Amino acid sequence: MASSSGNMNEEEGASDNNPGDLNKEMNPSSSSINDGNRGCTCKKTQCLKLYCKCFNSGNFCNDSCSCRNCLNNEKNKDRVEEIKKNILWRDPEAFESKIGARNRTGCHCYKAECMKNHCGCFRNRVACSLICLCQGCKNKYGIKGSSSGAKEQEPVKDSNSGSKNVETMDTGSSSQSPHANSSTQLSENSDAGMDDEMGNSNVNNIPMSMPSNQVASPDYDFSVHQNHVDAPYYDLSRNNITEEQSTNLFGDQDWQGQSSFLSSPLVYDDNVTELSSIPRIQSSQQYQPHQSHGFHQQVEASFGAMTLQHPFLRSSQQPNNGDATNMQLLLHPHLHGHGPSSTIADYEENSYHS
DNA sequence: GAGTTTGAAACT
DNA sequence: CAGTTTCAAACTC
Repeated sequence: MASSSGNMNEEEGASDNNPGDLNKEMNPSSSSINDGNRGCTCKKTQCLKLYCKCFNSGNFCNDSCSCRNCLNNEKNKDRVEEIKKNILWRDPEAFESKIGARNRTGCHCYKAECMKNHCGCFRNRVACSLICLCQGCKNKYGIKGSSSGAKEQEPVKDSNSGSKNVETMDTGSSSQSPHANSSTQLSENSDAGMDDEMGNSNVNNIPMSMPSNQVASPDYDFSVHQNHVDAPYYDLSRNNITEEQSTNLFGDQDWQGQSSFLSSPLVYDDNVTELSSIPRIQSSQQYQPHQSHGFHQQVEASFGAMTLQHPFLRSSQQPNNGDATNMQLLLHPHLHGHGPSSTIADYEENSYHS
């Protein structure tokens, strides 16, 4: 992008790049989490920090951005990648999409009552959970600490997505919405999520009747927090995951063993209105294990020993140009054991299957 | 469009 | 790691 300063080593700030000059076509959907197609408006960070919604979401800035001195563009790709790498080193989940999954750390709202878009949970239309530190939570998608989860599932009005609204993820299967279903099941078992004496996580409480093409959101720590079961399920079909893949990755064994989840970064993305814009699984990639904070620790805490016996399927949103083939799935190694990294191939070769 | 509010990211 | 500062999005007027 940045037309002007072609040299990414140029001192940032020196340039007066207009992101719009670059990447206009690069990534038509490089919008933020949910604000339609508006780009970022960064002024000080050169769009190289997570403050920048484009950068944050793994996209280059584009024509719709009104940022200044932007370096988050194709032209500075190497630099962007380097910075990303650094950020990922600090926090491997940093670029994990916040779409379709609440912020990893939950929200911390103390004024907006989780009823405004300031709230990451509200913005992403998910219930607040016990990991949220919000005060006076009134999140209409579900307040934290609520045993019944979402207060109400009133249709989300979304001017952008229309019928592609996330609500379509719902099983729709009559009264058997995943929400109600899981909620019911777990509420009947107050020990949900607690490891039993065998060290097995009590995740079998996951409703096994859930549609085969759906999988619970990984960021929902339903094994610990009952209200999390109100999380919508990911709809694998929306990610072009074949049934076969789905079976491989999320077969019954996994459901019961609780090893793998799919983290879909786009499932709640209002901007995704066409299948073609949904990334496909293309390849696997090694990923450096980490010990830092983040989801893995939650998972470890949630599923205890079981988690450690299996790889963990994650996804990583790559900068893309609208081409739906850039998605890569990462099989994260669990925190301990099984070597440094895993790939989908490893997984499919069955190394981790039961 | 300017100014304010808000909460997350970054920093100390 | 808790507290503070910085930042940009969301919001209000």
